[in-house]
Amino acid sequence: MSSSTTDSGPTRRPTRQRAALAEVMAATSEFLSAQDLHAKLQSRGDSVGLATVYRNLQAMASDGDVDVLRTDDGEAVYRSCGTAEHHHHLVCRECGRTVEVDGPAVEKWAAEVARANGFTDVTHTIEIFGTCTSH
Amino acid sequence: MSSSTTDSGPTRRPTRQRAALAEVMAATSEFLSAQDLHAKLQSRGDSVGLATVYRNLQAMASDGDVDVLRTDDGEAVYRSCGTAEHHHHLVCRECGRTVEVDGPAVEKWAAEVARANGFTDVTHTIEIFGTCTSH
DNA sequence: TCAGGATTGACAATCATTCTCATCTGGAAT
DNA sequence: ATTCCAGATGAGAATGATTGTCAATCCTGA
Ligand SMILES: [Zn+2]
Ligand SMILES: [Zn+2]
Ligand SMILES: [Zn+2]
Ligand SMILES: [Zn+2]
Repeated sequence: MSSSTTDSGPTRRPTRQRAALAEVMAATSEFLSAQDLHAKLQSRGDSVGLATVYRNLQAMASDGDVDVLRTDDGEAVYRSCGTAEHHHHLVCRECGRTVEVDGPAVEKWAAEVARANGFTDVTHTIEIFGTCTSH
Repeated sequence: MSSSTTDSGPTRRPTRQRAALAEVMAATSEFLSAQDLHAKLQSRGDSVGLATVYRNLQAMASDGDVDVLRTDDGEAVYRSCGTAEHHHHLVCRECGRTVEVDGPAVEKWAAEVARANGFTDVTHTIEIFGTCTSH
């Protein structure tokens, strides 16, 4: 019996490509696009296919290892945050500097609004943008 | 220098195309993509170029006449809401049914979080998704 | 009425993201 | 160590939403 019923997700083998990607992401604090990360890998000497970068970012995101958000023009950007806990972001639209924030009150508010309207399976998107002190 | 509240804004001439688009939007309550709206116009007999639909939606959005948000896959969807006041949305991911909501506490929280971190020119994005009662 | 800028539309061009599929590789079994 | 094979990769094609082009057309103010 090689089947494991407790397995939470698809098998995921370690590869040099994903390791390099994870490394680059760990070394960065801003939200970057798949293309940005691909370029960063290139300049570091790690050759990784663009499709592979996309695939791994998706995998990491669905595993909760990275956070994703959409820029104003719809581009997906990724960031490996300091915590796996649910949280949100305060992002500088000039330099990309990002602060991880949380707000129990907001979480409650969102849940309550949904409940009051009979909605279930609730999720939410909350991001704050601004210009940080260095501008 | 972007638009201020006292700015008269760019001249905007009335056209049959924009009128038709506004009409269709006023008759709809869900968030729809530019392509959806273009199709809807077609089936109504109003011939409007796709590019024109995109241009007008952008104009209407920047005029604050319609709200825009991004679906999970990055597609922009538009909706003409019942109020011009700042508000957010509770959207059913099954049928698109949308409820306009507001939360003074959340607005304050966002502003405070930003201020506490020295961010200025603050804006935020808040959307709640769920499954409504009819599912 | 008339000129000139705003608007439109058909279609090309972008461009991020996904798909294809032949090839490669990690690791479990032998 | 060698074999086996499903997961993983990569090069490039394909997709699809959005934007750019530019000549023709429409408003509007003089
Ligand atoms: Zn985060
Ligand atoms: Zn939250
Ligand atoms: Zn709205
Ligand atoms: Zn708000």
